[in-house]
Amino acid sequence: MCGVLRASDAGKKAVLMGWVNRRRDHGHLLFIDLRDRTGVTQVVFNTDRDAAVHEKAESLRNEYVIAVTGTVKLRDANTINPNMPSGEVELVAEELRILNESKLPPFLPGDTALTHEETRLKHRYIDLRRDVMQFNIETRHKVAKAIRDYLSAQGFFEIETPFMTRSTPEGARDYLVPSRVQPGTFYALPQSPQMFKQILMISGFDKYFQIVRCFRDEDLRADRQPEFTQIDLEMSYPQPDSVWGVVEGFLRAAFAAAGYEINPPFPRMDYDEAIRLYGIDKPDLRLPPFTDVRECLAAENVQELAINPNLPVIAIRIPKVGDLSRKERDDIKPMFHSKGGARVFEDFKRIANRYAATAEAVAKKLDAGEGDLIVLVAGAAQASCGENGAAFASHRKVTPQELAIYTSAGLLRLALAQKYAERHQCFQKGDFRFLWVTNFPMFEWDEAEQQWMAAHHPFTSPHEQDMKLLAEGVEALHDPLSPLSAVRALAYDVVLNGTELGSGSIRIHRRDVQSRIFRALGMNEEEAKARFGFFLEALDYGTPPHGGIALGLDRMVMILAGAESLREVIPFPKTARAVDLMVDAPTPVSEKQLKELGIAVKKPAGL
RNA sequence: GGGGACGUAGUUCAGUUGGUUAGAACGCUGCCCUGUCACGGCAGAGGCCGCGGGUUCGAGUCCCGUCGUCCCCGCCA
Repeated sequence: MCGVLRASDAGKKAVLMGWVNRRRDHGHLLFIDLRDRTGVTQVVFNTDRDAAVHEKAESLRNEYVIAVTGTVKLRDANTINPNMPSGEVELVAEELRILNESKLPPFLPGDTALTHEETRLKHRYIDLRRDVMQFNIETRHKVAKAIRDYLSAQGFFEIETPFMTRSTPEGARDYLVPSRVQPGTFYALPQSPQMFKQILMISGFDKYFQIVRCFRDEDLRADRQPEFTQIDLEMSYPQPDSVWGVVEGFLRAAFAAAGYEINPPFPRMDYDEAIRLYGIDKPDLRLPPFTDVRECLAAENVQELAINPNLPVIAIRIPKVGDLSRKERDDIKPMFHSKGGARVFEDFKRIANRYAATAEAVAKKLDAGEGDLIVLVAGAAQASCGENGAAFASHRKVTPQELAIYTSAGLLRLALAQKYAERHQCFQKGDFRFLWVTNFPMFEWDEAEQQWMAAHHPFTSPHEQDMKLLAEGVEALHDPLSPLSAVRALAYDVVLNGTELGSGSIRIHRRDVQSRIFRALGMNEEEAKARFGFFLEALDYGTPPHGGIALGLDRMVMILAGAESLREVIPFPKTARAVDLMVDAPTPVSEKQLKELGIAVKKPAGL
């Protein structure tokens, strides 16, 4: 245990085993920093004490694996190293065994500059020796263990569900596994154990959880891997509150395990409110929300700036950015991506010069301090007001035109917050702002398909009060004005600092409601049976009300570790092209294997 | 599928307007050094400038293609 020796161990005999982290050769005096996962301790080899051992130590090189027997010695006051936890002591070597030599690694775990990620991934076993990676993986273990312990104590059973299961094409693409026994047929790796955990509720395991791998064959991002780990749970007879309580409980335990105290319950916010205040369904609460400053603008302002008077005028405020140069102000405009009819007024100074009174009113309403950055986003006066606008408004609180402004402003808010993070200082490590976002819409309008789609998944229960709207809307799948637009789902997301940590819902437990939802999604009874027959059948046999949630473990650990990418908290991750650079997967397989599976591969041109 | 950034020594990087023999630091090898801890000193080795083609008297540098890594959009019920 190279990192655990302290002053209190002085005088003891010790055997340390580990890697040579660094070597400092002073001729007759040789220092080796010996490293294992607990840390580093200095070992001293001295010709005065034992010339033979010292000579053997001369041959040591970086990353050799050695065992050293010696005596723990308190260092002289002037040789104490306050920068390392074991810096008050050192091991005086009496015996050295070289357990294994090492080739010169492409990079050293103790290097200060970080090597290009491609090299790190190819030699991941060396990269994982770095103390940051050791810490991240340890954090991951502690978090997972805390969650297991907490949920077990709450009466949850951890139950495994199959990895080789049935493809139910909808949503993400499946990873497929060909069957040899039945050529031409395929298993699918689960995108989530959704239907299995619901069936476990039907089976009477009324509190289930699983820390489980999920698979989605979609393009990767810094926060998206093709295989990832979810904390999946489901319980019978819950209200949303009871699920939230469980999640808040295990998150408190998990964060405590990583050394952070958080204080549930978390605040809650309607989906519509999140859109209106933050322009996004996963608000980052560390920065101020929008303010609608339409009322601060005089009629002539609206006229001259070509602003649509019937739509909100959003003021984005980023605190303490300080004065921006002309160029910095000009740089804001390209960061703005209009989602349709939204315009940005990035130069508040110019507005202040032209309309002093208006600017003052806006600043006052925002309660803006000295140096706060203010950017306005409004609807363009001549923007084509969707002819459906008025009708939409009757169903939903936020119209599509308003949504365009809110989401455009929301994206700009995040981009500005990121860009000026060092100035506003609102992104401090250890500042965790959780939020429950609730009452999502049940359906989303798909412009391409010209129909309503499930916003969450088709097993999500609608609000009891909205069942009537559902009944009315069920035959109006292709009508953008359908009452379906106003149906709210008993769905909820847990959000942390602008990241969606998890998503869940109260499920449908009644077969008739489930059928109606499938019908509302344009699936007739036969189609529904073909895809989910086993599940629909199960619903017929006394299904208790149930609900649950799934949280991304990787994302949680990433935030706890202060990492920028999931790859920093996954031991063996994949690159943007879904390749494992260390084992070099995926690969072609032999003709023999393919033949057994009854698979013929169309070779890409050029091979 | 689309947009952007990058690719030079084992590693991190520099390389001017296209111009002689492509540099630095760390690491590596050898020698020296008894209190360093990112030890120090001296000497040395180490390069298909990602790959292929083109322009040019001349290409690390310009152009086209290609491969790889990263970031973003689409996508992720």
